[in-house]
Amino acid sequence: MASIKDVAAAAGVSVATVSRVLNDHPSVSADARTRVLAAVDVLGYRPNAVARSLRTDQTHTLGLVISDVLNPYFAELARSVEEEARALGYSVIIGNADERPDLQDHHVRTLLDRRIDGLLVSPTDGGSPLMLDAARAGTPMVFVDRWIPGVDVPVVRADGRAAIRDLVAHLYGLGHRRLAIIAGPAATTTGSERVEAFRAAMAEYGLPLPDAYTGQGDFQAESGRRVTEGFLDLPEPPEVVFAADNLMALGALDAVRARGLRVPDDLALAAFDDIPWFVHTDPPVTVLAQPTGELGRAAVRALVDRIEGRPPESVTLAARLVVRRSCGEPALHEPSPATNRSQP
Amino acid sequence: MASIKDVAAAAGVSVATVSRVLNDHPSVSADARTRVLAAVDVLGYRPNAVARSLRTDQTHTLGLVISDVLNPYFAELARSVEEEARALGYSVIIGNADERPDLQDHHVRTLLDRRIDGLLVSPTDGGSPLMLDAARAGTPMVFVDRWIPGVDVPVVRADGRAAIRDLVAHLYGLGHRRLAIIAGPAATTTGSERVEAFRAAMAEYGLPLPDAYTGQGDFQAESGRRVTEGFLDLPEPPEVVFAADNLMALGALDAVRARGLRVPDDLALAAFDDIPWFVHTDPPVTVLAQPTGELGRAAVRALVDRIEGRPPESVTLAARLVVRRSCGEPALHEPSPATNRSQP
DNA sequence: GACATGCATGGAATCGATTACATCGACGTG
DNA sequence: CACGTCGATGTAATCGATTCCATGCATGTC
Repeated sequence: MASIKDVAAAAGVSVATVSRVLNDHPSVSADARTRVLAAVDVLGYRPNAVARSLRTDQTHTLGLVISDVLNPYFAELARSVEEEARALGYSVIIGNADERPDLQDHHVRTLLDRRIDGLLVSPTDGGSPLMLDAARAGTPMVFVDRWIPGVDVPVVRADGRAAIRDLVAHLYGLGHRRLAIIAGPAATTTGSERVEAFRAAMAEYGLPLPDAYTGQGDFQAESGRRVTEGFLDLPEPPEVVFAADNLMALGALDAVRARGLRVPDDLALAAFDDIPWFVHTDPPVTVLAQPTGELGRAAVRALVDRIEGRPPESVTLAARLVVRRSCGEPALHEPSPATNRSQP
Repeated sequence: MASIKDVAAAAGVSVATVSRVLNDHPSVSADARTRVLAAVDVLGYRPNAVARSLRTDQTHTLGLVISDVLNPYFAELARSVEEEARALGYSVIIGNADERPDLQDHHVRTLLDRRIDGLLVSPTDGGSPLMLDAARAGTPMVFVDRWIPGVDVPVVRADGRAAIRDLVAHLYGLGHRRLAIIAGPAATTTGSERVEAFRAAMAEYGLPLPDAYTGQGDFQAESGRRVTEGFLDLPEPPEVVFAADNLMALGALDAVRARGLRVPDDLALAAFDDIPWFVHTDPPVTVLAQPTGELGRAAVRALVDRIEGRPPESVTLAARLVVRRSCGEPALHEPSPATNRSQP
């Protein structure tokens, strides 16, 4: 592969001049510029990003460590992140943690070794020493979706509290009183927060959330299945299950179907995260939708601000309730922006 | 960030010795090794992968350019690729082309600039000059899922012909005679091959595939919707629609639902690619499932063989028919490995 | 005891870029 | 006409690693 030396030789100039042409340095004669560009063209020369990065100490690359690519929510997040980063002149390297702290660490380490300019993380756990050290050492970092409390890193996320209150109001309005939740890992903020918000909203209606009705999942479909089976085995099963992410909702759907039961007649279902498939499930699933694309874009902007020396901003956007048919009330048709909040 | 020089100074040795310790070179005294490792530990030193790559001309990184991350099929492919690559000591940088040739080129260019060791591509088109040049110039490359005919690059893919024959047999057995297809872009092999195989299989049953029954899609949901609407507007609409990928099937489902019609009563549906959601759509969708994970792993193995100087092998795996309820015959329960092939 | 052998180690070149500094010629000004 | 200024260019240092080569020392052999 041709190097800058080959170009210099072909154009009859020094490597410095070639570099100047390539970086639009002003003081290069028109003649030299022409000859260099011609040589670049003839040789099919492309600058070696590795060498350039070593010298400039910038890679123009962001790392993105997500919890699970197979989760359509994170796939969409990844897509929007890459899109915005590209618009700002950065590339993105994605690390998929599969909800495993060890894999998350592996990717963080690899990304740091590559000297990425900044890191976008959706932590799968309370924070490994590695990540905390990196943050403390000054690696530009932004948390997205999930975060780690007590760490001085900007957070870009959706606040589900209001939407969860809307959901509980909706369920209460439909006559449901026994509500259960399939929670995510307690170590994740989205895992614990959603339970808390759910419990608080239920309290507003004088409803308890017994331990038997809070199942522990791990954001994967299998755990949704397992927890739902547990619910169905109870002497008095819940009337509604709220899954804290879309994959656990899928698992819940599996469990209900496997018993020959029906949603919502035997068990109603609602989920966090909206994805295109939920419109076509049997029945269509009532969800709390996050502004996923906007989340990804805002996270990239915050991170690039930080990298380029501007003060980064934490951003919190609102999730919103999208009523479909899985909780009992038939929605007339899509889209249904039903978000009527009624206090008790 | 500490460099190898800092480690050398802290350990009281030269950088050469530090490098030897780090690379398990045999001739290093136990004493020196201990001191170096201690210094590494104290300083929290991590080798700079950028510098290492520049010197060794290896990045231990593979590029993967896929057509669309939002497509669960490709998300799963990406995941299995990363998994196998990690097992073999490589990292993966994913480029998402969103089915756009210009984006594909952007990512190929960026990956080559980074001097990745090899490239895994699922081309969105007939092949840009950039990619063809790279292949000709000797960049280790392997095509996965889709490929470009006439280019000397190993291909790892699923052969859908047999499964498509099974599908047509299944449809014929259910009494369907008017079969339509939503094809992918003709520039992609998976786009054109699936149509050809479908046409050929129908011919075995003496069924024609009129132009009016071959819709042109682009592997995105919206095109599936548009084409399906066209089918439904025909004086004599088809009885079955076969979508060449899962997203177009989703679009078809949308179109049917929007008209207040039902699958399979008003229009039966089958799709290429199996994804977990298809079990829970209304109705569950009959599909041709690819061994996606195995595809990704085989592609990585072929590419790494090529990179490390072993002869790479093209691999073709079989897709298989998974019968569910979207074509009319109720499957008893999952899993249903119904693959009975009956010749006419 | 002289010399070959081999291990441990350090010095320095190298990868491919960027960039500070030096140089040189042309030009404008007093 | 002498000198300062400025634009264009080249030389060389530098980034952080790897690795060739030379050196020094200990050991073994005759």
